[in-house]
Amino acid sequence: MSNFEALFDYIQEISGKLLSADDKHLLMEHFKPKKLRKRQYFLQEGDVCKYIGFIVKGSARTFTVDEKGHEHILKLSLEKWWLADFESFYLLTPSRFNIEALEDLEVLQSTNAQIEEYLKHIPAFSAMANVISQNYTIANQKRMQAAMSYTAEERYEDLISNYPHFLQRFPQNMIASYLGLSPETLSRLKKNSFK
Amino acid sequence: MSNFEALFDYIQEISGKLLSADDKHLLMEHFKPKKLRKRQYFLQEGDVCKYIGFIVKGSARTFTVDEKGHEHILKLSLEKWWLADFESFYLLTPSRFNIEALEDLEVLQSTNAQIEEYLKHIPAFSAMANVISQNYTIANQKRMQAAMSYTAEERYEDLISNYPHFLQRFPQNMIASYLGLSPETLSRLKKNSFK
DNA sequence: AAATGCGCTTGATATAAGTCAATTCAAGAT
DNA sequence: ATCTTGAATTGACTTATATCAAGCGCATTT
Repeated sequence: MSNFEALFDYIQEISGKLLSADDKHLLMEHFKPKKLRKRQYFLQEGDVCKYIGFIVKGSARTFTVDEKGHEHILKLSLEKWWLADFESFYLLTPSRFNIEALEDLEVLQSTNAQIEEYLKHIPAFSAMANVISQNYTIANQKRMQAAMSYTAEERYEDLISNYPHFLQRFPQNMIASYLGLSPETLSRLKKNSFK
Repeated sequence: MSNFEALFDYIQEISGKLLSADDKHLLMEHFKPKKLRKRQYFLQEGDVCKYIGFIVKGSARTFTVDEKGHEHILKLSLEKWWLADFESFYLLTPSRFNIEALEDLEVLQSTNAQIEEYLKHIPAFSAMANVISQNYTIANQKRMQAAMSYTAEERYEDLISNYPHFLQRFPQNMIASYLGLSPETLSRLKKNSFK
Protein backbone atom coordinates (compact mmCIF):
# COMPACT_ATOMS: atom_id res chain seq x y z
CA MET A 1 0.00 0.00 0.00
CA SER A 2 2.58 2.57 1.05
CA ASN A 3 4.75 1.07 -1.71
CA PHE A 4 2.22 2.25 -4.21
CA GLU A 5 2.07 5.72 -2.71
CA ALA A 6 5.72 6.15 -3.69
CA LEU A 7 4.88 5.20 -7.27
CA PHE A 8 1.77 7.40 -7.41
CA ASP A 9 3.64 10.39 -6.03
CA TYR A 10 6.41 9.84 -8.52
CA ILE A 11 4.11 9.62 -11.54
CA GLN A 12 2.19 12.72 -10.51
CA GLU A 13 5.31 14.69 -9.76
CA ILE A 14 7.09 13.87 -13.00
CA SER A 15 4.06 14.15 -15.27
CA GLY A 16 2.55 17.19 -13.59
CA LYS A 17 -0.83 15.43 -13.80
CA LEU A 18 -3.09 13.81 -11.24
CA LEU A 19 -4.00 10.13 -11.11
CA SER A 20 -7.69 9.33 -10.78
CA ALA A 21 -8.93 6.64 -8.40
CA ASP A 22 -9.44 4.40 -11.43
CA ASP A 23 -5.90 5.03 -12.62
CA LYS A 24 -4.57 4.01 -9.23
CA HIS A 25 -6.60 0.85 -9.16
CA LEU A 26 -5.35 -0.11 -12.57
CA LEU A 27 -1.76 0.45 -11.51
CA MET A 28 -2.23 -1.56 -8.31
CA GLU A 29 -3.76 -4.38 -10.26
CA HIS A 30 -0.74 -5.04 -12.44
CA PHE A 31 2.33 -3.66 -10.67
CA LYS A 32 3.52 -6.49 -8.44
CA PRO A 33 5.62 -5.82 -5.33
CA LYS A 34 8.81 -7.82 -5.29
CA LYS A 35 11.53 -8.01 -2.67
CA LEU A 36 15.12 -8.98 -3.28
CA ARG A 37 17.76 -9.47 -0.65
CA LYS A 38 21.18 -7.93 -1.05
CA ARG A 39 23.21 -9.78 -3.72
CA GLN A 40 20.15 -11.30 -5.39
CA TYR A 41 19.63 -10.72 -9.10
CA PHE A 42 16.78 -8.79 -10.66
CA LEU A 43 18.07 -9.86 -14.08
CA GLN A 44 20.70 -12.36 -15.19
CA GLU A 45 22.76 -12.24 -18.35
CA GLY A 46 21.18 -14.43 -21.02
CA ASP A 47 17.66 -14.08 -19.66
CA VAL A 48 15.01 -11.91 -21.26
CA CYS A 49 14.20 -8.86 -19.17
CA LYS A 50 10.50 -9.61 -18.74
CA TYR A 51 9.92 -6.99 -16.07
CA ILE A 52 10.59 -3.35 -15.53
CA GLY A 53 10.90 -2.42 -11.88
CA PHE A 54 10.28 0.83 -10.03
CA ILE A 55 12.59 1.02 -7.03
CA VAL A 56 10.71 1.80 -3.84
CA LYS A 57 13.62 1.10 -1.53
CA GLY A 58 17.22 -0.01 -1.91
CA SER A 59 19.84 0.14 -4.62
CA ALA A 60 21.10 -1.90 -7.55
CA ARG A 61 23.79 -2.06 -10.18
CA THR A 62 23.58 -2.96 -13.87
CA PHE A 63 26.78 -4.53 -15.16
CA THR A 64 28.40 -6.71 -17.80
CA VAL A 65 31.18 -9.23 -17.48
CA ASP A 66 33.79 -9.18 -20.27
CA GLU A 67 35.81 -12.12 -21.64
CA LYS A 68 38.55 -11.55 -19.08
CA GLY A 69 36.00 -11.84 -16.29
CA HIS A 70 36.09 -8.14 -15.46
CA GLU A 71 32.86 -6.48 -14.44
CA HIS A 72 31.80 -3.12 -15.86
CA ILE A 73 29.03 -1.19 -14.14
CA LEU A 74 26.85 0.74 -16.55
CA LYS A 75 24.29 2.03 -14.15
CA LEU A 76 23.86 2.54 -10.43
CA SER A 77 20.24 2.87 -9.37
CA LEU A 78 18.45 4.17 -6.29
CA GLU A 79 14.94 4.87 -5.07
CA LYS A 80 12.53 6.24 -7.70
CA TRP A 81 14.56 4.92 -10.61
CA TRP A 82 13.43 2.38 -13.14
CA LEU A 83 15.25 -0.91 -13.37
CA ALA A 84 15.52 -2.78 -16.68
CA ASP A 85 17.69 -3.62 -19.62
CA PHE A 86 15.59 -1.66 -22.07
CA GLU A 87 16.97 -3.39 -25.12
CA SER A 88 15.91 -6.78 -23.81
CA PHE A 89 12.68 -5.40 -22.35
CA TYR A 90 11.53 -3.78 -25.59
CA LEU A 91 12.79 -6.38 -28.04
CA LEU A 92 12.46 -9.49 -25.85
CA THR A 93 16.01 -10.51 -26.74
CA PRO A 94 18.36 -12.17 -24.21
CA SER A 95 20.11 -9.58 -22.11
CA ARG A 96 23.84 -8.96 -21.99
CA PHE A 97 23.48 -7.37 -18.57
CA ASN A 98 23.11 -8.41 -14.99
CA ILE A 99 21.12 -6.37 -12.51
CA GLU A 100 21.96 -7.10 -8.90
CA ALA A 101 20.63 -5.73 -5.62
CA LEU A 102 23.36 -3.92 -3.69
CA GLU A 103 21.09 -3.44 -0.69
CA ASP A 104 17.82 -5.17 0.20
CA LEU A 105 15.55 -4.07 -2.58
CA GLU A 106 11.84 -3.40 -2.91
CA VAL A 107 10.47 -2.86 -6.40
CA LEU A 108 7.11 -2.68 -8.09
CA GLN A 109 7.36 -4.59 -11.31
CA SER A 110 5.32 -4.88 -14.47
CA THR A 111 5.56 -6.43 -17.93
CA ASN A 112 5.98 -4.60 -21.22
CA ALA A 113 2.43 -5.57 -22.25
CA GLN A 114 1.04 -3.93 -19.10
CA ILE A 115 3.11 -0.83 -19.62
CA GLU A 116 1.60 -0.49 -23.09
CA GLU A 117 -1.83 -0.58 -21.47
CA TYR A 118 -0.91 2.11 -18.98
CA LEU A 119 0.41 4.28 -21.77
CA LYS A 120 -2.88 3.94 -23.59
CA HIS A 121 -5.24 4.41 -20.67
CA ILE A 122 -3.51 6.59 -18.08
CA PRO A 123 -2.70 10.11 -19.32
CA ALA A 124 -0.42 10.88 -16.39
CA PHE A 125 1.51 7.70 -17.11
CA SER A 126 2.14 8.48 -20.75
CA ALA A 127 3.06 12.08 -19.91
CA MET A 128 5.55 10.68 -17.41
CA ALA A 129 6.97 8.36 -20.05
CA ASN A 130 7.59 11.28 -22.37
CA VAL A 131 9.37 13.28 -19.71
CA ILE A 132 11.48 10.30 -18.71
CA SER A 133 12.39 9.64 -22.31
CA GLN A 134 13.61 13.24 -22.65
CA ASN A 135 15.54 13.04 -19.41
CA TYR A 136 17.19 9.79 -20.43
CA THR A 137 18.20 11.20 -23.79
CA ILE A 138 19.74 14.23 -22.11
CA ALA A 139 21.48 12.20 -19.42
CA ASN A 140 22.88 9.77 -21.98
CA GLN A 141 24.19 12.60 -24.12
CA LYS A 142 25.94 14.07 -21.11
CA ARG A 143 27.39 10.81 -19.90
CA MET A 144 28.64 9.95 -23.36
CA GLN A 145 30.31 13.34 -23.63
CA ALA A 146 31.91 12.89 -20.21
CA ALA A 147 33.20 9.44 -21.16
CA MET A 148 34.70 10.78 -24.40
CA SER A 149 36.09 14.16 -23.41
CA TYR A 150 36.85 14.08 -19.71
CA THR A 151 39.83 12.70 -17.83
CA ALA A 152 39.29 10.26 -14.99
CA GLU A 153 39.58 13.07 -12.46
CA GLU A 154 37.06 15.27 -14.26
CA ARG A 155 34.59 12.40 -14.44
CA TYR A 156 34.94 11.90 -10.71
CA GLU A 157 34.42 15.61 -9.98
CA ASP A 158 31.42 15.48 -12.25
CA LEU A 159 29.96 12.58 -10.33
CA ILE A 160 30.49 14.35 -7.02
CA SER A 161 28.64 17.43 -8.17
CA ASN A 162 25.81 15.64 -9.97
CA TYR A 163 25.22 12.69 -7.67
CA PRO A 164 26.83 13.52 -4.30
CA HIS A 165 24.64 10.96 -2.50
CA PHE A 166 26.23 8.18 -4.58
CA LEU A 167 29.31 8.42 -2.38
CA GLN A 168 27.24 7.60 0.67
CA ARG A 169 25.24 4.81 -0.86
CA PHE A 170 27.76 2.91 -2.98
CA PRO A 171 31.14 1.41 -2.08
CA GLN A 172 34.15 2.93 -3.74
CA ASN A 173 34.95 0.02 -5.98
CA MET A 174 31.44 0.23 -7.49
CA ILE A 175 31.88 3.93 -8.10
CA ALA A 176 35.23 3.20 -9.74
CA SER A 177 33.70 0.64 -12.07
CA TYR A 178 30.86 3.03 -12.90
CA LEU A 179 33.43 5.65 -13.86
CA GLY A 180 35.35 3.13 -15.95
CA LEU A 181 38.31 3.04 -13.55
CA SER A 182 40.10 0.41 -11.53
CA PRO A 183 39.55 0.69 -7.75
CA GLU A 184 43.24 1.49 -7.30
CA THR A 185 43.11 4.39 -9.73
CA LEU A 186 40.11 5.93 -7.99
CA SER A 187 41.79 5.57 -4.62
CA ARG A 188 44.91 7.37 -5.84
CA LEU A 189 42.82 10.01 -7.56
CA LYS A 190 41.07 10.92 -4.34
CA LYS A 191 44.34 11.19 -2.47
CA ASN A 192 45.83 13.53 -5.05
CA SER A 193 42.79 15.75 -5.36
CA PHE A 194 43.04 16.66 -1.69
CA LYS A 195 46.30 18.47 -2.27
CA MET B 1 8.69 18.34 -52.89
CA SER B 2 10.75 15.18 -53.34
CA ASN B 3 12.42 16.25 -50.10
CA PHE B 4 9.19 15.67 -48.32
CA GLU B 5 8.72 12.27 -49.88
CA ALA B 6 11.84 11.14 -48.04
CA LEU B 7 10.36 12.35 -44.76
CA PHE B 8 6.94 10.84 -45.44
CA ASP B 9 8.43 7.49 -46.36
CA TYR B 10 10.56 7.55 -43.27
CA ILE B 11 7.69 8.33 -40.90
CA GLN B 12 5.50 5.64 -42.44
CA GLU B 13 8.24 3.06 -42.43
CA ILE B 14 9.30 3.59 -38.83
CA SER B 15 5.83 4.02 -37.39
CA GLY B 16 4.18 1.28 -39.45
CA LYS B 17 1.29 3.68 -40.02
CA LEU B 18 0.10 5.64 -43.03
CA LEU B 19 0.01 9.41 -43.31
CA SER B 20 -3.25 10.94 -44.53
CA ALA B 21 -3.30 13.74 -47.09
CA ASP B 22 -4.08 16.13 -44.23
CA ASP B 23 -1.14 14.84 -42.23
CA LYS B 24 1.16 15.46 -45.16
CA HIS B 25 -0.12 18.97 -45.67
CA LEU B 26 0.42 19.76 -42.02
CA LEU B 27 3.98 18.46 -42.20
CA MET B 28 4.72 20.44 -45.36
CA GLU B 29 3.36 23.56 -43.79
CA HIS B 30 5.84 23.66 -40.92
CA PHE B 31 8.90 21.64 -41.90
CA LYS B 32 11.18 24.09 -43.71
CA PRO B 33 13.79 22.94 -46.24
CA LYS B 34 17.23 24.25 -45.43
CA LYS B 35 20.49 23.81 -47.31
CA LEU B 36 23.95 24.05 -45.83
CA ARG B 37 27.20 23.91 -47.72
CA LYS B 38 30.03 21.74 -46.52
CA ARG B 39 31.68 23.23 -43.38
CA GLN B 40 28.66 25.37 -42.50
CA TYR B 41 27.16 25.04 -39.04
CA PHE B 42 23.68 23.76 -38.27
CA LEU B 43 24.27 24.65 -34.61
CA GLN B 44 26.99 26.60 -32.84
CA GLU B 45 28.14 26.17 -29.26
CA GLY B 46 26.44 28.71 -27.03
CA ASP B 47 23.36 29.04 -29.21
CA VAL B 48 20.02 27.49 -28.35
CA CYS B 49 19.14 24.61 -30.64
CA LYS B 50 15.89 26.06 -31.94
CA TYR B 51 15.46 23.54 -34.74
CA ILE B 52 15.49 19.82 -35.16
CA GLY B 53 16.51 18.73 -38.65
CA PHE B 54 15.71 15.63 -40.65
CA ILE B 55 18.60 14.89 -43.00
CA VAL B 56 17.43 14.41 -46.58
CA LYS B 57 20.89 14.44 -48.08
CA GLY B 58 24.44 14.81 -46.82
CA SER B 59 26.25 14.21 -43.54
CA ALA B 60 27.14 16.04 -40.35
CA ARG B 61 29.05 15.74 -37.13
CA THR B 62 28.15 16.78 -33.58
CA PHE B 63 31.18 17.70 -31.51
CA THR B 64 32.51 19.58 -28.49
CA VAL B 65 35.75 21.46 -28.05
CA ASP B 66 37.51 20.99 -24.72
CA GLU B 67 39.71 23.48 -22.81
CA LYS B 68 42.79 22.29 -24.65
CA GLY B 69 41.11 23.01 -27.96
CA HIS B 70 40.66 19.36 -28.83
CA GLU B 71 37.52 18.34 -30.66
CA HIS B 72 35.48 15.32 -29.61
CA ILE B 73 32.89 13.94 -32.00
CA LEU B 74 29.83 12.58 -30.26
CA LYS B 75 27.73 11.76 -33.25
CA LEU B 76 28.14 11.24 -36.97
CA SER B 77 24.91 11.60 -38.89
CA LEU B 78 23.70 10.61 -42.33
CA GLU B 79 20.52 10.60 -44.40
CA LYS B 80 17.31 9.82 -42.48
CA TRP B 81 18.79 10.80 -39.13
CA TRP B 82 17.61 13.58 -36.89
CA LEU B 83 19.94 16.44 -36.17
CA ALA B 84 19.78 18.31 -32.85
CA ASP B 85 21.29 18.79 -29.44
CA PHE B 86 18.29 17.36 -27.64
CA GLU B 87 19.20 18.89 -24.31
CA SER B 88 19.21 22.37 -25.77
CA PHE B 89 16.23 21.63 -28.01
CA TYR B 90 14.01 20.36 -25.18
CA LEU B 91 15.13 22.72 -22.44
CA LEU B 92 15.99 25.76 -24.57
CA THR B 93 19.35 26.07 -22.83
CA PRO B 94 22.53 27.18 -24.65
CA SER B 95 24.18 24.21 -26.31
CA ARG B 96 27.62 22.86 -25.52
CA PHE B 97 27.79 21.26 -28.97
CA ASN B 98 28.54 22.23 -32.51
CA ILE B 99 26.83 20.58 -35.45
CA GLU B 100 28.67 21.01 -38.72
CA ALA B 101 27.94 19.82 -42.26
CA LEU B 102 30.63 17.44 -43.50
CA GLU B 103 29.12 17.35 -46.98
CA ASP B 104 26.59 19.65 -48.60
CA LEU B 105 23.53 19.14 -46.48
CA GLU B 106 19.79 19.24 -47.10
CA VAL B 107 17.53 19.10 -44.07
CA LEU B 108 13.90 19.64 -43.25
CA GLN B 109 13.71 21.57 -40.03
CA SER B 110 11.08 22.35 -37.46
CA THR B 111 10.76 23.92 -34.00
CA ASN B 112 9.98 22.14 -30.76
CA ALA B 113 6.56 23.84 -30.60
CA GLN B 114 5.68 22.44 -34.03
CA ILE B 115 6.89 18.99 -33.09
CA GLU B 116 4.52 19.06 -30.10
CA GLU B 117 1.70 19.80 -32.53
CA TYR B 118 2.63 16.91 -34.77
CA LEU B 119 2.77 14.58 -31.78
CA LYS B 120 -0.74 15.64 -30.82
CA HIS B 121 -2.36 15.57 -34.24
CA ILE B 122 -0.53 13.01 -36.37
CA PRO B 123 -0.77 9.44 -35.04
CA ALA B 124 1.96 8.14 -37.34
CA PHE B 125 4.26 10.89 -36.10
CA SER B 126 3.80 10.10 -32.43
CA ALA B 127 4.15 6.37 -33.10
CA MET B 128 7.40 7.18 -34.90
CA ALA B 129 8.57 9.25 -31.93
CA ASN B 130 8.00 6.32 -29.58
CA VAL B 131 9.94 3.93 -31.78
CA ILE B 132 12.80 6.40 -32.16
CA SER B 133 12.91 6.97 -28.44
CA GLN B 134 13.24 3.21 -27.90
CA ASN B 135 15.92 2.92 -30.56
CA TYR B 136 17.89 5.80 -29.08
CA THR B 137 17.74 4.29 -25.62
CA ILE B 138 18.98 0.98 -26.95
CA ALA B 139 21.71 2.55 -29.07
CA ASN B 140 22.89 4.71 -26.18
CA GLN B 141 23.03 1.74 -23.86
CA LYS B 142 25.16 -0.14 -26.39
CA ARG B 143 27.48 2.73 -27.11
CA MET B 144 27.99 3.42 -23.43
CA GLN B 145 28.81 -0.21 -22.84
CA ALA B 146 31.25 -0.19 -25.75
CA ALA B 147 32.95 2.94 -24.43
CA MET B 148 33.30 1.42 -20.95
CA SER B 149 34.16 -2.21 -21.63
CA TYR B 150 35.81 -2.40 -25.01
CA THR B 151 39.37 -1.73 -26.07
CA ALA B 152 40.05 0.68 -28.91
CA GLU B 153 40.37 -2.23 -31.32
CA GLU B 154 37.08 -3.79 -30.25
CA ARG B 155 35.29 -0.48 -30.62
CA TYR B 156 36.63 -0.18 -34.15
CA GLU B 157 35.57 -3.73 -35.05
CA ASP B 158 32.19 -2.91 -33.58
CA LEU B 159 31.88 0.17 -35.75
CA ILE B 160 32.82 -1.78 -38.85
CA SER B 161 30.15 -4.38 -38.26
CA ASN B 162 27.40 -1.98 -37.17
CA TYR B 163 28.04 0.94 -39.50
CA PRO B 164 30.19 -0.30 -42.38
CA HIS B 165 29.10 2.58 -44.62
CA PHE B 166 30.66 5.06 -42.16
CA LEU B 167 34.07 4.11 -43.54
CA GLN B 168 33.02 5.24 -47.01
CA ARG B 169 31.31 8.42 -45.93
CA PHE B 170 33.59 9.83 -43.23
CA PRO B 171 37.34 10.57 -43.26
CA GLN B 172 39.45 8.51 -40.92
CA ASN B 173 40.26 11.29 -38.49
CA MET B 174 36.53 11.85 -37.91
CA ILE B 175 36.01 8.15 -37.25
CA ALA B 176 38.94 8.24 -34.83
CA SER B 177 37.47 11.14 -32.90
CA TYR B 178 34.07 9.42 -32.85
CA LEU B 179 35.72 6.35 -31.33
CA GLY B 180 37.55 8.48 -28.78
CA LEU B 181 40.96 7.88 -30.36
CA SER B 182 43.72 10.01 -31.82
CA PRO B 183 44.07 9.72 -35.61
CA GLU B 184 47.51 8.16 -35.12
CA THR B 185 46.16 5.43 -32.89
CA LEU B 186 43.43 4.49 -35.35
CA SER B 187 45.94 4.39 -38.18
CA ARG B 188 48.21 2.01 -36.25
CA LEU B 189 45.25 -0.08 -35.16
CA LYS B 190 44.21 -0.72 -38.74
CA LYS B 191 47.72 -1.73 -39.72
CA ASN B 192 47.98 -4.26 -36.90
CA SER B 193 44.54 -5.78 -37.41
CA PHE B 194 45.51 -6.87 -40.92
CA LYS B 195 48.09 -9.30 -39.59
C1' DA C 1 53.92 23.06 -63.56
C1' DA C 2 54.56 24.73 -59.07
C1' DA C 3 52.62 25.54 -54.69
C1' DT C 4 49.61 24.92 -50.91
C1' DG C 5 47.03 22.39 -47.74
C1' DC C 6 45.43 18.28 -45.77
C1' DG C 7 44.79 13.54 -44.52
C1' DC C 8 47.31 9.52 -43.52
C1' DT C 9 51.27 7.05 -41.91
C1' DT C 10 55.38 6.09 -39.15
C1' DG C 11 58.80 6.70 -35.44
C1' DA C 12 60.29 8.18 -30.82
C1' DT C 13 58.86 9.38 -26.49
C1' DA C 14 55.65 10.68 -22.62
C1' DT C 15 51.80 9.86 -19.69
C1' DA C 16 47.65 8.05 -17.75
C1' DA C 17 45.73 4.20 -16.15
C1' DG C 18 45.87 -0.89 -15.42
C1' DT C 19 47.84 -4.95 -13.22
C1' DC C 20 49.89 -7.58 -9.65
C1' DA C 21 51.03 -8.01 -4.99
C1' DA C 22 51.31 -6.91 -0.10
C1' DT C 23 49.29 -4.59 4.00
C1' DT C 24 45.92 -2.53 6.82
C1' DC C 25 41.49 -2.12 8.54
C1' DA C 26 36.64 -2.75 9.55
C1' DA C 27 32.56 -5.73 9.71
C1' DG C 28 30.31 -10.07 10.11
C1' DA C 29 30.44 -14.78 11.32
C1' DT C 30 31.54 -18.51 14.40
C1' DA D 1 36.70 -12.73 21.64
C1' DT D 2 38.70 -14.68 17.70
C1' DC D 3 38.52 -15.68 12.90
C1' DT D 4 37.41 -14.72 8.30
C1' DT D 5 36.21 -11.93 4.54
C1' DG D 6 36.40 -8.20 1.63
C1' DA D 7 37.26 -3.14 0.86
C1' DA D 8 40.64 0.34 0.65
C1' DT D 9 45.25 1.74 0.30
C1' DT D 10 50.00 1.77 -1.27
C1' DG D 11 54.10 0.46 -4.02
C1' DA D 12 56.45 -1.37 -8.14
C1' DC D 13 55.95 -2.33 -12.65
C1' DT D 14 53.52 -2.87 -17.31
C1' DT D 15 50.72 -1.50 -21.04
C1' DA D 16 47.70 1.19 -23.97
C1' DT D 17 47.13 5.33 -25.88
C1' DA D 18 48.42 10.25 -26.52
C1' DT D 19 51.67 13.53 -28.02
C1' DC D 20 55.17 15.52 -30.83
C1' DA D 21 57.49 15.54 -35.04
C1' DA D 22 58.62 14.38 -39.67
C1' DG D 23 57.57 12.78 -44.23
C1' DC D 24 54.56 11.18 -47.97
C1' DG D 25 51.05 11.17 -51.29
C1' DC D 26 47.06 13.49 -53.41
C1' DA D 27 43.99 16.90 -54.67
C1' DT D 28 42.95 21.73 -55.34
C1' DT D 29 44.52 26.27 -56.42
C1' DT D 30 47.25 29.52 -58.73
